[in-house]
Amino acid sequence: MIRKGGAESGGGCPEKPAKRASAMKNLAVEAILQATAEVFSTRGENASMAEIAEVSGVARATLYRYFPNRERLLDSLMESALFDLKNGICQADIGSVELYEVVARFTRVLFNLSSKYIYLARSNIAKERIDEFKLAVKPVLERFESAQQDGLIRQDIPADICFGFYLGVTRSASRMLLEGDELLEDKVTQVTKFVLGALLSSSIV
Amino acid sequence: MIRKGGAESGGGCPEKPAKRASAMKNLAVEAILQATAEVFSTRGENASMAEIAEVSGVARATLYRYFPNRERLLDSLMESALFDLKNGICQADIGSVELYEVVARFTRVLFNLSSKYIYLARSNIAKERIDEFKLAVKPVLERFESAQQDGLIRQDIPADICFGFYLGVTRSASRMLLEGDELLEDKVTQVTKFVLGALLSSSIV
Amino acid sequence: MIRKGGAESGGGCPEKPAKRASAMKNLAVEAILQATAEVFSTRGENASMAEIAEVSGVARATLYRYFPNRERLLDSLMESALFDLKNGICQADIGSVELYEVVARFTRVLFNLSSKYIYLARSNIAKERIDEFKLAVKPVLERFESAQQDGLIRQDIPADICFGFYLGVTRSASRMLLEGDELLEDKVTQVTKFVLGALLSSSIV
Amino acid sequence: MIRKGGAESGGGCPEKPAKRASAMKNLAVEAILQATAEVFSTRGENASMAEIAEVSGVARATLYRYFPNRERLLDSLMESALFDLKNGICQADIGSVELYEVVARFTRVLFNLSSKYIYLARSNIAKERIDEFKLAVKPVLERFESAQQDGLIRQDIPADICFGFYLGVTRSASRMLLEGDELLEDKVTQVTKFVLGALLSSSIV
DNA sequence: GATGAATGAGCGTTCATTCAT
DNA sequence: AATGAATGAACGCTCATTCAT
Repeated sequence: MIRKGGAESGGGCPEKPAKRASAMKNLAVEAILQATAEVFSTRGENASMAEIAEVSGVARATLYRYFPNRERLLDSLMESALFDLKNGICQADIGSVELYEVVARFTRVLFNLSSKYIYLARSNIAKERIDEFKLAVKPVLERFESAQQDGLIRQDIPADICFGFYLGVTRSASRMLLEGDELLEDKVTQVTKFVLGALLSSSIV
Repeated sequence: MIRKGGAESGGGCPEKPAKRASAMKNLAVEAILQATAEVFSTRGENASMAEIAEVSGVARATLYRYFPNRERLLDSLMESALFDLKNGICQADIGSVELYEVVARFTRVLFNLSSKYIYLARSNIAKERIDEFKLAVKPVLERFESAQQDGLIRQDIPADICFGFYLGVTRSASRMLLEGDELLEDKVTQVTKFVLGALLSSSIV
Repeated sequence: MIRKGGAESGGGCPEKPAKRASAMKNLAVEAILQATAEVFSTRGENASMAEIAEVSGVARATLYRYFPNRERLLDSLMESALFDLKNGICQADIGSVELYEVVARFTRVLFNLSSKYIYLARSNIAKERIDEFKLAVKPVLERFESAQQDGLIRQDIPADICFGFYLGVTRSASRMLLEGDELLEDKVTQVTKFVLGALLSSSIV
Repeated sequence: MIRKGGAESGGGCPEKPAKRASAMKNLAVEAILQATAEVFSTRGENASMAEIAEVSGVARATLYRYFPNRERLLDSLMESALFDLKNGICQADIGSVELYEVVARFTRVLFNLSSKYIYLARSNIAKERIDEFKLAVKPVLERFESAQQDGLIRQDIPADICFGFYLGVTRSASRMLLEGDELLEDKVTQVTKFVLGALLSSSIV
């Protein structure tokens, strides 16, 4: 494992600048998206535009200057979450660290998405976006798969199922973080240990 | 282990008759609740009363003969889910089997709630109901705690956190069941193995 | 001119019963349409649904029980006006009376449409409906054309142009009727004399 | 008929300079009004300020530098139309030509108002402006009345009614001009012949 | 008891209008 | 002087809820 890119952290994340250009086009947009994610994570996805506007600190009509309609706002939020996710994974340099660190870093990425992750995890991702999600987490899933092929982790549960279970764990953990006042890193450790334990377990159990 | 309770089926589940009285007041009620759970699991929690009525096979106005308003319908669904959960746990005889079986049985109970469990797991449980939920799953959590105290499972993660993570796994698994065509028992096995692996893992990892 | 159908007056109006079935499906519908026509004739076509509802004597939401949206309400009004027009023309037995009577009767039909006619005349008829309108008034236009071919009326202005001018006269007259308190029959006579004068005038003028 | 006024072009039109002062205050104003008239004639009177601004070639906010609000813009358009009308009638020297020419010239004036006339004819003229309109067309109406008194035209229909009918004809004709590609002068001739025919017709018809 | 019809309240959206630059 | 950004008010429409049969 002689990769060094990790140091510059994401030197090989080509999609970053391009995407950022559109994502950071406007600070207000990002602020609204963040507010939306927070409202959704607390009041559920059927929160009204009025609530979003209020938390965003703008008038209801102003929302529509930035997003032509509710659907597009939601989709933009999803897009933003996916972008952050993709970017986070890329910067995490998943490919060049051992499995424990893979899980730790990916978990950290998800937690840093904060309420955006809750939205991502809770909402029924649109058909078009679901592939985008799968593509984004592919580096992690691939590590699961190769580890399984190499006999490093259990083989009695398909890697993608394990990954799905793992996501379930992160979801629960993310909720705990949002609701409680635990430290993010502590929760990362807990999740990582839990999941690694599950993965490393021999199938004898 | 000479338990006999199985015959009387939950003879030691004192809360059952009382609850049943209110929950089974009407067969139509149960049918509507089941329909509601199914609609919610597919179309999301903001499905309209019209959709619920249609799937229930009654007129929209008839819904209101059984549930004075939407909120009460949702609460009744939650109540029903909690009742089924409590009942299922009681019948599962969690207290008298080994840990692997505890997880397997509890997982099976959750899966058998089917769409009701998705609703239970997805919705932000109301403050009053949250204690009821905790009470219902207490037998399982207690097994986790005692196993931890006995040094049978890992001790580096609090038992309640482990239980929370476990619930996250079941949630993901439940979604897989609803969306795919896998066998329930296979999924039970996968979840159980995964979670047991996580629990049994020594903290050396 | 040996037609006899005139006596039974509209015995040969086959589209009547069929259309009526759908048009009279509901009395409320007809009442709403009438109210809509009246509101439009006074407050203009951009009157709000609230105004229409108020004049109709129903709640705003009730409008939507009968018409799924504003566009369909307007189209239904147009449809109703065209139906009444077609029916009126049919019953007027335009084909079997002399030209003076043709104009008189058609004018009367238009006036009896009252505010519906104002809507018909003022609104930009949708592309699909415009052919329907032309088809409805075809019997009258044909009388103009045949009269022109027979040399009974002036030939220096195309018949369809004359007919268009005639409609302009009726439109002005209809407004006068709605705004003033003149007798309908007096206005019919005025319009008929005016138009007949225009049509019969030799091109020497 | 040794008219001379033509040269000084409306020398006897006293209200012109005064009005011009306010109406020509700004060239942009006139451009916006013309654009407004065109938008209204095609998209209907409920065209949005955005559409008007776009066709006018200015930003939406700029409209408000010239017209404090929509109502005043509409009123200014009406004022402008009435001014053009008054001016056109004055220049047409209605008082000193024979009736045929009166109708021809007035018709021409209306057609030259083009889309402004459509707005004038279609909109429900405000109470205050209606008298102004009547005053503007008074020269023409007076010619109708005197011709009637002199027995030159039919007497069985009041002159003002005839004039109203005549306006209806011009309205239809104006629409034809806007929608088709006929020559303005041909349409003037058609209208004039039609109306003169109607007016000259003996009441024997 | 069950239902079609009616409605009040509220949502998403638009648009005329204002503000700050 | 001109404009992009912001917003209040209102509109079209939906939906939970009630009423009358």
